[in-house]
Amino acid sequence: MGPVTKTPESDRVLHPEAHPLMVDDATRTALRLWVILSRAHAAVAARGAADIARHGLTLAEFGILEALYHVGPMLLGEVQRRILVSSGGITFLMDRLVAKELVERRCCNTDRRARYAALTPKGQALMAEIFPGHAAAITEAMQGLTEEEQRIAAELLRTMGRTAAGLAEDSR
Amino acid sequence: MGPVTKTPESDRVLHPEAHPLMVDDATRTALRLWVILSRAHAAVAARGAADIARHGLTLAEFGILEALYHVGPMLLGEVQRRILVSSGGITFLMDRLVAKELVERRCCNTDRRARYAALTPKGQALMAEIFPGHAAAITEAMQGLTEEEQRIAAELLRTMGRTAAGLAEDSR
DNA sequence: GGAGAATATCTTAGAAATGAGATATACAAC
DNA sequence: GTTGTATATCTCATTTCTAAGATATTCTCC
Repeated sequence: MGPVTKTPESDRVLHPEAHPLMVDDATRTALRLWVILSRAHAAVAARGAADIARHGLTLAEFGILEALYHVGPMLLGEVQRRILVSSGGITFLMDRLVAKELVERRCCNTDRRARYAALTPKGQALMAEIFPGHAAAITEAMQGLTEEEQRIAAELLRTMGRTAAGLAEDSR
Repeated sequence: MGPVTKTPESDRVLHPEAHPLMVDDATRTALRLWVILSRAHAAVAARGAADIARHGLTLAEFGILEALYHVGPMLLGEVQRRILVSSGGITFLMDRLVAKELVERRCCNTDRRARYAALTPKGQALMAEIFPGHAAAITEAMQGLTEEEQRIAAELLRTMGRTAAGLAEDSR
């Protein structure tokens, strides 16, 4: 037989677009979902942040205000877990909201290490003013899906989130 | 008729848990999906970041490496739009990857303003080593859903993301 | 009731990212 | 060609956030 012109290794390196095709189907599906999930989240977050920025707030600050608005006074640790920031982050954000006179710290009678975060009257008034508009902005961003599709998506994502969060716990 | 004891305004303010029930059904569904989407994203991102941190990389750095690994050399602007960072951010991240000798900048012959980002051999080797493990970690994080459910979720989120991104464009 | 482990928040240094503007180049219309 | 506008990247000041450790308090178990 004559000499065989074999595809050199370097060719595979130079055409790595082919790479995703080399992983199995389950992995390809999962990675695709991860990319799409990231983009969808970023798009809605950008829309929400733009809305909130008009009132001089960041999404994280708004997250605290919203939690206090809907649940009432909460321990700082509870707020921290709810909006997913570090312990230093919650202190930083609280300091700023206190400086803006939207939130106040209250001491906890049963545990002197702990503190409550609570809306001031000014914070209450601000949320009453801007929450409906923000809710409308988020709702508008979701209008690509019907209400039924939104419920299906929520159910699937809730399951996914729980599984992923559980795995993260294990590795602690 | 006898006197009517009307619920005072202050009561509504003091029991704001009731507030979400005051918005219409479509808004409640959308807000619920937004919260669940955020948590699912955060959980998977945390899992991915933990995996990547073992190799001394951040998710954003890995995003650049992955793009170059799969697509080949790209203009910085393309990379920037793909991984969703600011123009300053892409310069910052590239500088660091260049310092680690994983990526290099190449000039563009047809446009002297532009530059390509490309993996170095060291970067290629690193990605070949760590990408499969990372893909497995993401896939594992998604295992709460069957492959079919993942496809359904991806389809829904793709539609949602497009709509939300389109709205963001409009307000530019 | 005392020692040690656990917990809640705060402090600090610095990492990560943004946004406005600077610079250089390209393109379009005249 | 020249002028004006758009584009690609970079610079720099600032904002946002984290991680590690400090401090104060509580809980557990003997």
